[in-house]
Amino acid sequence: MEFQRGQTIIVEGEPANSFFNVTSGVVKLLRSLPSGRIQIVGFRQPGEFFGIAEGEKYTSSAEAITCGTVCRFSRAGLENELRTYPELQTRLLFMSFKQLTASQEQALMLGRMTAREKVASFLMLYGYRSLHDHIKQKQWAMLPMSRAEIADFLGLTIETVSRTLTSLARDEIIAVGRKSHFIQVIDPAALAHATGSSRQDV
Amino acid sequence: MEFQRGQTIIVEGEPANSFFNVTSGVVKLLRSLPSGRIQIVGFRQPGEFFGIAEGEKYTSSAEAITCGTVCRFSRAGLENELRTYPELQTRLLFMSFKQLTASQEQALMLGRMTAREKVASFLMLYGYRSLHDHIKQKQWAMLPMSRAEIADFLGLTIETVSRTLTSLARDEIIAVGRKSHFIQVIDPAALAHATGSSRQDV
DNA sequence: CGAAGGTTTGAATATGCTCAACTAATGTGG
DNA sequence: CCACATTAGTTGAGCATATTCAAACCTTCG
Repeated sequence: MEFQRGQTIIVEGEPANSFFNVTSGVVKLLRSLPSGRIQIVGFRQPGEFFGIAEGEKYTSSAEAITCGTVCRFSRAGLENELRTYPELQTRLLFMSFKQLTASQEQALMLGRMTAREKVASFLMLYGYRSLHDHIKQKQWAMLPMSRAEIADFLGLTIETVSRTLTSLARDEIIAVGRKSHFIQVIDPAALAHATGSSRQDV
Repeated sequence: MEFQRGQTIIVEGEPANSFFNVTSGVVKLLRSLPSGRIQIVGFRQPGEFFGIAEGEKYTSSAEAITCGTVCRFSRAGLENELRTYPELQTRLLFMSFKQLTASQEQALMLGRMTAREKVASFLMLYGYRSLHDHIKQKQWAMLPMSRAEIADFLGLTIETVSRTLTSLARDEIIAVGRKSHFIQVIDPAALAHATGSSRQDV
């Protein structure tokens, strides 16, 4: 199943009939409030799954950040697969643990980090290797997500993300390309320090 | 394995040799920053597990909120159990999905809710049924966690949690007992409305 | 009773948000 | 290919929410 940038794949609250595995591209998972506020609760890259909930309804929506493809399983089909290939279940469990850890890491960021620490942490996660694999530049990393998506992931506003990136660039820790999706990490140690999570500081 | 209130069960960063299942009591999972800031990334009640990570080290610490007991499995022992009882793995996968959903719910709270919405959401989750099962009062719910723990779960300060509870009480949505761990929901509809997550408002 | 821990309340402050203007990049039709 | 519209991103000023620091309060426990 192919999708285009911005395309909605699943909608929060609808019957959870399918389960997806990303084969190419990047997908964002998000939850929203009636007032229109959005929180991105995770990104899914090739090899990662989404769309399974413990209940009968999806607990988050999924939208494509880049164009790409996903593999779609029906719920029943998946259960069948699991019965025939028990190692698949082990693999799924392992990936689920990984996603849980990532989600807890995000909770730490959201709850206890300053804007600068959040943005620095985000860049440590996504600012090095290009998620977009068909673009290969040595020094410059291509962030597939927009400023709005970074903001919705970090629990900030677009303006604060923009200001913080500018500030990190002014401090020569990173450089921002003319096309704003391109970012270069100039001083990795300083970036790690700016996250507030590295051990050797304080 | 028994534990007392406040007792540390596992420590973030140490080798992940064991896996735990809560049999009684309540446990908090937390991550911390070098600067001393704490974020609680989940609570674990009877029947729920913790302590498994995708890597070799624990990614969060665990501390007892109440006295209680946990069942401890060695990593190898668990792998054995899984091989002999495949349904156990299915059950574990299911619970893992549930924890992931809860963590994503928390991300929404942390990233996009106001202090009042956070506290109201917290009370919707934990303010009705007493987690402490040996205390049974009809109207009053007993919150096992302190103001500090609520604050560390919601990404707020103790003062803000306290002020917000006082405010909700002033609005006659809840009542706070003289023993501050006791809370009564007076107006459930108003509480739901105060979360900002209910559909019929806006 | 006095000490200790947890909680509440108050006043001033700071961090990030809102609103608004401006700039840069992208796309469209003539 | 250029003028113009459109969208995404940046920058600025003032403001609001939650924090910090400080003091008071209340329960519990020795």
